[in-house]
Amino acid sequence: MQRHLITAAIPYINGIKHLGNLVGSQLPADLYARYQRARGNEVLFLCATDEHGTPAELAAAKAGKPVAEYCAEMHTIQAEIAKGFRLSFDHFGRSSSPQNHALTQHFAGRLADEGLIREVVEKQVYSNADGRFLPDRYIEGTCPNCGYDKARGDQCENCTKQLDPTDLIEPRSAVSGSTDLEVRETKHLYLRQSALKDDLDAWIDSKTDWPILTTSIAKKWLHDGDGLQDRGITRDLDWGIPVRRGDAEWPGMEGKVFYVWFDAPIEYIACASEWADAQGHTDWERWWRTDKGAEDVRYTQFMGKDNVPFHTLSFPATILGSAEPWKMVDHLKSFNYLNYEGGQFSTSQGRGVFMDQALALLPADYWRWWLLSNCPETSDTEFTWELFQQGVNKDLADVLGNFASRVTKFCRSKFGETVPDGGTFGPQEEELITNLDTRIAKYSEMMDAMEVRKSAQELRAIWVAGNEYLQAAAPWATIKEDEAKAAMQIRLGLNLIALYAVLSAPFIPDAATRMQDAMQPGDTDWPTSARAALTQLPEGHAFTVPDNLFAKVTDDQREEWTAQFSGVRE
RNA sequence: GGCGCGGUAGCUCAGUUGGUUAGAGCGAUCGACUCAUAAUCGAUAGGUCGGGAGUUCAAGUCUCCCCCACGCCA
Repeated sequence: MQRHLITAAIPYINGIKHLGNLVGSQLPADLYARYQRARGNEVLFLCATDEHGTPAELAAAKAGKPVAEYCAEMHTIQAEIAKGFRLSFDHFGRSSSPQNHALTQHFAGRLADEGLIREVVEKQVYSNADGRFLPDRYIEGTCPNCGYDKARGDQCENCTKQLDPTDLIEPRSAVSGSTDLEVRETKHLYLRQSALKDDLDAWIDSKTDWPILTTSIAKKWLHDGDGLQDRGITRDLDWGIPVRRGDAEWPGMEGKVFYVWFDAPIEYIACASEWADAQGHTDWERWWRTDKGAEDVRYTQFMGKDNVPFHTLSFPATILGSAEPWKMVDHLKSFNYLNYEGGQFSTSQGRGVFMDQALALLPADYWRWWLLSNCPETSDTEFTWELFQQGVNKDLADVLGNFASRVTKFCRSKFGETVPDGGTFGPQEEELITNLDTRIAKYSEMMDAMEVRKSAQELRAIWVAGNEYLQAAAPWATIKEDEAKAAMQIRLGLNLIALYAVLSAPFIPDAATRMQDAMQPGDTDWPTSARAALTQLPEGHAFTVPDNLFAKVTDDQREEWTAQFSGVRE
């Protein structure tokens, strides 16, 4: 039995994510987790909310709530939506957890002990009215280059010129609009990533099976310009993990917190600790410490391409730098972007379909199937309502749903709601078995390789194989000449439904459950032989005719939704 | 501006280290069937693989230039 540690990129707390975010990490991670569990492997599938940082503080302020309260509420909302999409996390944690506080402080202490932390005194803009330091992008003013009056302190959106906050003419706080700003000196900790560059480089080089997208991004950051730069890991904020050196105070760093990018990936580890606590045991290091049982763990991360630098460089730098035997990622599956009706999905602009909205329209399976079977694996891909409608109607309603419907209803009308007996397999059935054995092997191979779209293609082909068989066998014609043969044919059809339930479960778990409820198979293990799978329902076994598994998306719905989601949210 | 990923049938996408007549699904057209959610099954049509030059016996696949779209620039 293999052991799989699987993490999906942790979503930021300040709002509900859109379908592009979902398909880029959580959904394919869930597909893989469900598949590995179905294969009988041990799986720990973790995700969490990323809760620290200025955007969270500002979102809380906008909502008129204390930031801790705001984060707690948003975490609950995101957890509910995750459940709605049937994301089968073993634990959905929080980067603000006590476990992550302790672990983040531990890592910082270790890095300092290894000589990989340096202290830097730098100048930052302080807003007296807001009573806080302002990150560069929260300072607005007039661009000295083009005169645009809403340029941000890091860059002018109008002329794209890189800026320093002190370049701005008439700078003001983007938080309060106050112009009562001053430049203050403040001390911060920097992680000496540059010292780890060669180690990281060698580590990336050893990952020959990673997607090109992943390694090319990592290599670019390692070698571009002056190479990998040291990064600040602390901030002058209230909301975050207090800077401590392990268990000890960090002199001179009082009142400061770790920067969100530093503590967020550590939550992948802390989340396992949270999971163990929630399970009532302490046995989580066997997933994360190679000296404590994680030697045989295979660790896979899922994320969108924008997250690749953090997962290939920043987080590994933290782990390598600690000089402790933490588990490093084995495979990193990254995704491109999903576009929406010719443009981008955008959280900030409220463009596209958000996770809560999607679930209000249709059950999770519709979204899971379409998004996974069209996921942006090798290039950006396009979501349009027309493509969505065509895809789910054809694949789910017509090919799979209708198959279950025609088989069960035909059986009910001719033989009743029990598996009919009589007849034996002939050439057509043998051909189907051979075909299915090949296709199931291919499907499993693609799932093992995390080839999401190709897996979906194979699964669909397996569904189609059932219709092909039925069309050729034509039990509705056979029954007029040879009732026993028709019984055998439809018995095979009923077994196919039970087989489809098992094979389809990673993609469409709810429909799979309904197929199983209808067929009541004794065995729901992953099939090793099509012949065994297609003879498992005993003759005389009772079943029920399920309601249609999938209703079609109508043209009226499509038009309504296209219009409803043409603008921006809120 | 620099860098990165792409530009393959009407649409969405596959095309391994260059090698026989470039593939899939959808959509379209025609046919078969009538058990089923007017579903299914079969067949057909559709591409000078963004443009140009080059390397090679052979290029969607390598090199160079150009055009277009998208992304990143700590």
